This record gives sequence, structure tokens and C-alpha cells, in this order.
Amino acid sequence: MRDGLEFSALDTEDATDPEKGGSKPTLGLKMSIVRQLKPGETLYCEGETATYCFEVLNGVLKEYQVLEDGRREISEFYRKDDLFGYCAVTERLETVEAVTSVAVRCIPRDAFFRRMEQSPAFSRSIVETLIERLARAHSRMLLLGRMRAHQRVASFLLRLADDAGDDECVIEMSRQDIADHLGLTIETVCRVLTDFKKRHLIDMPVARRFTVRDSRGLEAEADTLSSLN
Amino acid sequence: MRDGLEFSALDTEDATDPEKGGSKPTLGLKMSIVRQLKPGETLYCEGETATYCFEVLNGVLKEYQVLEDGRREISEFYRKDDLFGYCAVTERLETVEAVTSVAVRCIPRDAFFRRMEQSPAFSRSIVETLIERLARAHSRMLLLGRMRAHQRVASFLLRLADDAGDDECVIEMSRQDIADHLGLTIETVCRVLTDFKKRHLIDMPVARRFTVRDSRGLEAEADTLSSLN
DNA sequence: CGGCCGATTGAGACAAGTCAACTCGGGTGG
DNA sequence: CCACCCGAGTTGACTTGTCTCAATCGGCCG
Repeated sequence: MRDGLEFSALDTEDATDPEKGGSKPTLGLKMSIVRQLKPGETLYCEGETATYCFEVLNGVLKEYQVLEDGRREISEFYRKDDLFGYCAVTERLETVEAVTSVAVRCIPRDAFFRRMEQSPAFSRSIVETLIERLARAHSRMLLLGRMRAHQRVASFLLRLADDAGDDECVIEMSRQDIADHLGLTIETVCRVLTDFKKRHLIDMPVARRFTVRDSRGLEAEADTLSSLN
Repeated sequence: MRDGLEFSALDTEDATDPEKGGSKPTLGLKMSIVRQLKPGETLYCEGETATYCFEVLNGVLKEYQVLEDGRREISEFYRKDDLFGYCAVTERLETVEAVTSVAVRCIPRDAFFRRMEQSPAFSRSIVETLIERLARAHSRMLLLGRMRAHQRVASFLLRLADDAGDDECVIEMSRQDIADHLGLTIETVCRVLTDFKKRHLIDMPVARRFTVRDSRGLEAEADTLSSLN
């Protein structure tokens, strides 16, 4: 099966008139299609042939790899305006699945790469996206390879709050997703969170929502500075 | 200090005649310079301004990030023909240091990016390199986040052997480097290695050289299949 | 040949994992 | 509208893999 061939709900956009131009000036790609996904639905799976690239219109998706025994590692969460799925030569190496309800624009890969040939500015912006993503990958390696549980969770919360641009913040993903993103178990994530609550670094009235209460303290927790305690 | 400004030993190549063209047809970049490094010498450090990109002519380098308390994570080892150092917008996020004696070609970043503007083929090849490196980063995240010590070491040995294209293989880096690459400690790396020796998966007459003896067994060790034991 | 640094081995400590019980909150059906 | 149910989340007791600290080994260079 090839990705993007089975749309539960689709809605073509500017697919008819090649001269019309994309509705998104930054991409300006023709022939794009919008696909809607419900939470838990997968967009594509490891092993499939890559035929589309995607742009998140709204919602959150997760990209992951699985080990034979079921252990899972979520490499990225994608949010509004993130571009993904072009990072495959032919075959998908990871699976991408909706975390929340999601709308993604599907762009045929060949159109995408043709655009890259034609526009140096476009390919430069792609290179920059890739470079930034690689930098993030490196800091995640540091996190996974060298940080303690409480550092990992603190970094994660800070990133969530930062992305939200607000101290009050919704946690869209499950504890299992967080654990799989941080290389921990559900139980450890919970324990660290309740520890942070008890120490008034965060408020968390319900499981899927939190507020940063002591951002300085949380940052100290995320840095290794906390090892001075 | 900006990288590449203090050359202990340098040897300009085609820096005089812009029409001469690079000696390396795949790059064809003018104004490049070759720099020699001794083991342990650093090419550039985190925080410096990025002014050059590099191509490995021979030898092995390591790229790493450090945590405040000194814990270190080696994100990549670079070998002959690897291109690196362009993955920074302005400021270096990692440090790169010679593992063995090394020769690298230094390419001014602006020349590099100008070349990208001019040649779609060149920028496509850069995009492909980046994509491949990102894929490697993802599989390393899986390793760091979800694999056991013996799986990590087995994967590492298999990669070494694969890169060498030979079952007999030199280990250029120290145990500390390996540990920092795998998110383990020196001691754990040693223990796993002696365990592999005892079980005749590998031979390792001296610390810096090994032979794969039972590649199937080693692969089983690298996969999570070994959790069936 | 001796010294030194990297590598190896051992013993004990500790962070995180496992397994299992329990709670909570949201959704559904009566 | 309420009560129940179910799955996600939390907490606890115990296990274990890896780390830490410390001692010893061994190859390489002067």
C-alpha cells in the first residue's frame, strides 16, 4: 500500500487549475489535497512507498519507530505549519499517526522535488528546515543518552509551554506517548510529574493540562544544574 | 574565535586561481584549504561562529555536545568523504574533534551556499545527505531511548564492521568515545564486550581491534529478538 | 625496564523498570 | 440526569540493569 491513497475524507484544493497557484504562498504547490484524520488514525506506515509530503494545517501528529518487541520511540511531534514526510528516499522508515484530530495538506513528492529544482529559494528553505530538524535531533540524542528522568520530563514540559507560548498548556498526547518520546515508562513519567506538583514547579489539576508555576525551578530541573543538589 | 582561522598546518589548494576548479569534481568548490589535525585536536567548538564547511579527506572525527556536568554525547563520527559543518545557521551547536590524525578540506560557507543557489543538482545532493543523516539520527534515537546496553554495543560493532567492509576491523575511538556515543559508561561497554568475547560472537585480541566471528548471533543481539532469551 | 594511561574486573548503590492494585474522570446507557 | 463502566493515569512494592567507585591489568612509549 502506498501512502495517501486511502482518504477517509478528502477535499481537493486547487487541483484543477495548475495556473492558480497554491493557497499557501510559502509553498505555492499545485495539486495539493487536504486530508482529515481522527485521533489514532495513521497517515503512513513504516515500509510503505513514499508518494506524498505533508504540511500540518491543524492538530498534532506523532512520528515513531517500533522495535520488534513493541518498544516504541516517538522521534517527533508535528504541529501546525510543520512540513514532514519528504525525508525518505523511497520507503518510509517511520510511521506517522494523528494524536488529535488533524488536517494535513498532501503534496505529491515529485511536485515537491520539481519545485526544489526550479526554485533555489525553496530548496534553501528546505535545507534550513532540515538543518534545524537535525539540530533538534542532536539535542534529543543528548536528552535520551545522557539525561535523567526528571531532566527529560522538565525539558519536555518547557518545550510544550514554549510551543504554546503560554504558561497554561494543554497536553495533547497520552502518558504513553510522552514516555515513548522521552525513552521512559509511563510510571516514571507519572512519578516525576507528581514530584514536580508536590514541589510546586507546576500545577496540574487534571492529567491533560498543566501550568508552569516556577519556570526558573523547572529550568534548573531541565539543566544538569540540578545535579548540584 | 572563529573556526578555521588558526591552522596549525595548512596547505592551500587552488586558492590562487579561481578558474582552476576544485580538485574534487563532486564538489568543485574553489578557494578550499586543507587542514591537518592531530588526534584530540578540535576543529571547532560549540558557540563559535560558523565560517567553513568541511569534507573529510582521511581520518575520523567526532561531533559532540556536552552537558554542564561534563556528560557528553557524541552524535556522529565522520569518515572519509563525509561532508559536515554546514548544519549551522550561524553559531556552532556542537564541537568537532579529531579522533585519529585527520585531513579535512575547508570550504568557506558562503561559497558553499552560493554553489547551492547556482546548482540544483548540488543542492539536491545536499538535501539527500541531510535526509540520510536525519534518518540515521532517528535510528540513533531508537537506540538511545529504547535499547539495552548489549543491543547498543552490538549495533555499534556491526556498523563498524559494515563501514570497514570487512569482518576484521580497527576501533579508532576510545572506550570513552564509544560510551559517549551509545549513552553508556566505559565500564558497561567493557563488560558487554567481554561478554561477547566469552560467547564467541567476536574476537578481540587487543582492545582496539576486533573480528566478527558470529555475525548472525551479533545481529540477533542487536535486534530485540535477543529479548526472547 | 619502568611508568603511565587506557582498559578491564569487581562489589555495592541507585535510578528506572516491572508488576499489580487502585483511583479518577469522561462517556454511555438506562 | 444519574450511575456505572472503562480506560487512562497514579501510586506502591519489589526487581534489575546500569552506574559508581575502587582496584587491578596490560600495552605502549620513552
